[in-house]
Amino acid sequence: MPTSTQNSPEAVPADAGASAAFENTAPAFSPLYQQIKTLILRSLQAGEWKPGDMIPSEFDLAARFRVSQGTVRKAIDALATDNLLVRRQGKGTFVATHAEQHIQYRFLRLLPDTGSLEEQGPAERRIVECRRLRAPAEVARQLGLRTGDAVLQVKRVLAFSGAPAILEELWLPGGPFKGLTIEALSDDKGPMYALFETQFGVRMVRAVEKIKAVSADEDTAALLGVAPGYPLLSVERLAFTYNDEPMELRRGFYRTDARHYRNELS
Amino acid sequence: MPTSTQNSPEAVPADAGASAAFENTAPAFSPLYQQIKTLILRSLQAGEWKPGDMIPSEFDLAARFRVSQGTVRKAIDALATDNLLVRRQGKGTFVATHAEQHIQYRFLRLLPDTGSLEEQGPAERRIVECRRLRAPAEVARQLGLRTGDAVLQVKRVLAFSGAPAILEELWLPGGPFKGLTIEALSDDKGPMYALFETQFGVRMVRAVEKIKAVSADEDTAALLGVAPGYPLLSVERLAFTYNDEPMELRRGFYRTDARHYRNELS
DNA sequence: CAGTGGTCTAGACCACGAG
DNA sequence: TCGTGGTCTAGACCACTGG
Repeated sequence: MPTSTQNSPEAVPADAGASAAFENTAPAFSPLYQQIKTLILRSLQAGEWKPGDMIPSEFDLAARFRVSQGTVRKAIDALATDNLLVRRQGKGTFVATHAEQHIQYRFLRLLPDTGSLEEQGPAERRIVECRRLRAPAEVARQLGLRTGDAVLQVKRVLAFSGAPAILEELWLPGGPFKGLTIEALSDDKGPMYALFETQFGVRMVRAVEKIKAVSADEDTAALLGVAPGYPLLSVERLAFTYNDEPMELRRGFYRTDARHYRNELS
Repeated sequence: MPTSTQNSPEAVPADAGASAAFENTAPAFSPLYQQIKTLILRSLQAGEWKPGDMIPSEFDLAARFRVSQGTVRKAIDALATDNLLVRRQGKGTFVATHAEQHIQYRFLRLLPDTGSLEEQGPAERRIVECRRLRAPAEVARQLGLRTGDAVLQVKRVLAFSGAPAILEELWLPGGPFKGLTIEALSDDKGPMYALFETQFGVRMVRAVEKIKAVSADEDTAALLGVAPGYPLLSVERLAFTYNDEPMELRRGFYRTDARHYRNELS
């Protein structure tokens, strides 16, 4: 039945026997592997497998979805290029995670002008502020909330070898991040996104950044150790979980005297 | 024989009969589809098929390389995700091109803050300068030339609806671009990379950008219609042809008052 | 050694585009 | 109607990892 030509989207049963009613009007054709991809995605969202876990083998999934191994493979391939899964030959396929993934700061594109990331050493983090407040209109709009909904605001400075490099301000929806405290943030080692995963079950999947050049205002200048008016990179990031649900709005000011934002185009 | 397990890299004959000496030491294993990908890439570099051309069908290539259609397919898939080929169902597979590709400015990430690209209208281009000179050390280094080698320098301003937005300065290696004149550049409609393709057979394949925030100096400020000291995005782009050969160094200053540099992370 | 992902094949059939 | 790319299958074998 999966062999059927009349594939209506989402017609593949996850587990049960075979009997998907034929749609006589099937304008939207969706390939099987796409449907399988969606089903796997659902399991990921539902938390059936947690970040870092190994998912069932291709053959197991093929049996479960009643399709061939090759079809499951195409679905997993797609999820792997989306960075949701990671394949490891000889071991298995794993749910991607921000933790234990040696590349710290997966979304940070700021690199030292000279020298490597390693010799730069780890970032020193200082939380400047962390409070609960009602979402301003613009923040609410971008996070898909209503104006006045509860949000968390976090402000912090990142420094390398004692030299401040980034000042950033985050807004997080109050619901999913209920219970996040300044202590948890301060005590934490490792990427913030890793903490979001382990403590709140929120996994960031992709993000969009809008970059501008701005002049430092007085407060920002003071925190970054530059003169007011100093040119800074303004990086506004909206990060999404599964299903393109916005989960974090972040506005960063980057010093770019000894560092640059690197981007690859193709 | 392509079925052989003892695949030594590059061992697949393009056309001739079968007789690849078995390497008894074969530490580097390269899958067949990778080798096919390399062979297709060579044909692209050699100009066997020009930008915009349709390449032979998957079955034809499979016959030519003595492998199955599925293997050719994987090779083409890889080249397509690298943006070197474009598949069009029902028509064929084509060599990617910067021309006739409705997205003008494939590498330009500057978008209007409000409204769409369409309502912004086409960019107005004004060549400020175009001259031949000896490469400064830094330019030579990045382009893989020797200091003092001939390079072309072009300086131009891009404006939208009469408002200047970008000032950029380009360096091109003198050899491949012999004969490029200010007239050709000024007369040209369409993306500069399209002109490079059609007139010089140089196709840009990927690029790396380094972005910083800077203050406008007097000259730059005047050309962009802002006050000196105004914060600008400095975008340094190194663009590559096939084989990761650097072919263009470009330094742009972007006004970001009504526009932003957009980047997608995943 | 067994179990996992990775490669390759051969063949069937579908969707799309153009004559 | 034909030729192209797109999907799906079934099965064989290889490469890597770990017990």
